[in-house]
Amino acid sequence: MERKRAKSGEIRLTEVAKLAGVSPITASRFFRNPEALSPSKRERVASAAKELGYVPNLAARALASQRTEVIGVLIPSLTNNVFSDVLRGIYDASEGSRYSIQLANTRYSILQEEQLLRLFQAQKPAGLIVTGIDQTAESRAVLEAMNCPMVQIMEIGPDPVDMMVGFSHQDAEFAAVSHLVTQGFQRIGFVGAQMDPRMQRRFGGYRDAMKSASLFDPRLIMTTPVPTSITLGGTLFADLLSKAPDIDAVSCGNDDLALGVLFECQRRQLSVPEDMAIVGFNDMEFMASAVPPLSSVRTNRYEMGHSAVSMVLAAIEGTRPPEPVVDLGFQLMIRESSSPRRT
Amino acid sequence: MERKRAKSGEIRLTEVAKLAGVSPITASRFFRNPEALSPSKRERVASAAKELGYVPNLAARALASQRTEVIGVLIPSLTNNVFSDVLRGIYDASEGSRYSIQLANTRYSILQEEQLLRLFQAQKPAGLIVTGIDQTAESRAVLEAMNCPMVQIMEIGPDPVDMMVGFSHQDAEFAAVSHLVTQGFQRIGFVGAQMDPRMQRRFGGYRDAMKSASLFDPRLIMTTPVPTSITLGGTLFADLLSKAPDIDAVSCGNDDLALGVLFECQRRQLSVPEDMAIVGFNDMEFMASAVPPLSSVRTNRYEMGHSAVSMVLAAIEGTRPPEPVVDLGFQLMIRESSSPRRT
DNA sequence: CAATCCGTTGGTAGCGCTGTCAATCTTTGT
DNA sequence: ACAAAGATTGACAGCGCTACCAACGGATTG
Repeated sequence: MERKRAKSGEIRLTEVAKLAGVSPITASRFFRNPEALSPSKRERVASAAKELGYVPNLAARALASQRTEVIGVLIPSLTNNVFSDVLRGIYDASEGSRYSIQLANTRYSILQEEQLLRLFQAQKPAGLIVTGIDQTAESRAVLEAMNCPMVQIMEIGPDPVDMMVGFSHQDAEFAAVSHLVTQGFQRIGFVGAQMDPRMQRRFGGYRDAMKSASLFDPRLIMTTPVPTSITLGGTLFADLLSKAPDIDAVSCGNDDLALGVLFECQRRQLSVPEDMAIVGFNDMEFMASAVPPLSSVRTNRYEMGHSAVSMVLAAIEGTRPPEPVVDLGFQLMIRESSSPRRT
Repeated sequence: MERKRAKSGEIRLTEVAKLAGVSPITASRFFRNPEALSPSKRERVASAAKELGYVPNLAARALASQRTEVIGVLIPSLTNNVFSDVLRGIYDASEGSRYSIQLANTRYSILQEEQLLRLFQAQKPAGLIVTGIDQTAESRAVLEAMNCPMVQIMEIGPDPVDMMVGFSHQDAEFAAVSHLVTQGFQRIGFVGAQMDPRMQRRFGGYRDAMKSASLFDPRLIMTTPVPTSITLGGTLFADLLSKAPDIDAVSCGNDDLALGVLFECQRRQLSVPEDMAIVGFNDMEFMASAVPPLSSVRTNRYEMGHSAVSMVLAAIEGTRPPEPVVDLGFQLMIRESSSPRRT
């Protein structure tokens, strides 16, 4: 008879309120700020909700309150282990807060990023974490229009959209290569894959360090746009060796490549570091346990994710950091694979 | 004057409809099913939306339509590389569909899982993907009440909540250990970490294989609840060696542990496979490029994620698979690290 | 030529919750 | 004892969108 639409059949707040003998709005408050209720009502609503198995409808809540309790996170890859540490920090920091994480994967595509950003825009997240500082003009416009706290992570640079947590990839790689120079190596190769903006800046650090030591030679460089992997490290190193057989050290754009280089050395009976020094980037867990232990640049990935979320949460509460850009720095981890050259 | 609440200031569908000269409902249809409009109106709504920069309000849509376009995914870890392949499959399969992925991380905690499931319940996802088959009774009750297509991944077993895609960890490990037995190894150790249900079932496969070859000896086993890592593989192997110095092979619960064992062998000048055979589990990318190449059990992780999403999408459209449980199997990848024993 | 069908369009009435303000009941200070 | 301040509670009116039905026009059919 009725032409009204079918109700969902789920328990609603009104039912809970009725059973508890309070008004719907009081029941609503119970779920958002229990302290505001008198103990007796609080008790009654709690037991009514439990008895009925009430689950709040987030869509209705979001529509009525004009906000959500979601923090959007945009990262370029789930396969690259670097991000799993960042994500761990992100999830750990969000733990205990009422915000939940909504993860989206751009696959290193700026178009994908634009699209996902628009999806986030439709969802009105309470905060946003995006990777890198190379958004398209379009993406940046969306970000600026979003009107929620936002942190760019992994890198630092001028002109943050809102806040930033990261470090200078260029400086870090510069330090790594300078270390090799100091150790007495001269023909230092560079191996890089997946030449995303951060890898490119690392390459910039390599180039600057080599140039300032007057050791730069384009034949020492081997890069590819192909996604990084341990196997690829071996392949690139083999290619590099045939192009420049006289190299005495390799600086790798990341640790996976470095491990691949180590394996390739083992395969060719090149001893590390006597015949070939190796330095990686990121200081993944396995670098210290490889044989020989591999030098690397430690980056504070977990902290990066953690503080990005902390900053967003604080900003939601109205507390802004003294400086919008936070530099987490890096540490050179010197191990056997880059021991001084014996002449 | 008015005590009405402030409007959000965003462009609404009504504004778009007005500019396009159509009714709101027609504009609404444009965004959900453009084919239903006549070409002229379609054009008008499209340009109006573009001109105003309209972004649909997903909360309002979800509330009115009683459904969302989100597929929830529950996995136990973002750090364990095994899941990054599964996730790649999941994201790839959802690409192009209008559904987006909402990822949640249980950190191997069944309590966390229950809580996240309740969060999903409040969000009314269109589909759900959960890891493993060991949900608590409580979680299972929530899952069954969710009334959306659902796939349990990573394992197979009787009594799926709805659908399943996976393989038998026990059979796979049984095959790996039987392979070592066939190769002539006798004192085969087992190294395991993070003893989650899947690791435990793999251990079960080891135990059965050893028993059926009459080689089982509890001293050959070294496990820990600590999260897995490459370094840990070395530590556990060292512990195992001191407990059972006569072992001639190790079956590792996963590939990270296997690589750690290889490094520890290199450190101790044990040659692989002459002094010590190694078999891993999962066949990660690096296994083939290690020196020597490491044997492993290939598991179809990407396919698992991919078909889980495909099955959910098909089920949303009303097409159910002929069998609710899909066994993706495994392949033994035999490499140099488990070459036959020379006597 | 009326009857029927299909494709397209619009009107109405919510979806389930919360912001806003007002009303009521306590507590506190003088 | 009385006013002022604070703590609780409730009524009302939407938030922006879509389900549901109805209506309209043109094409097709007997």
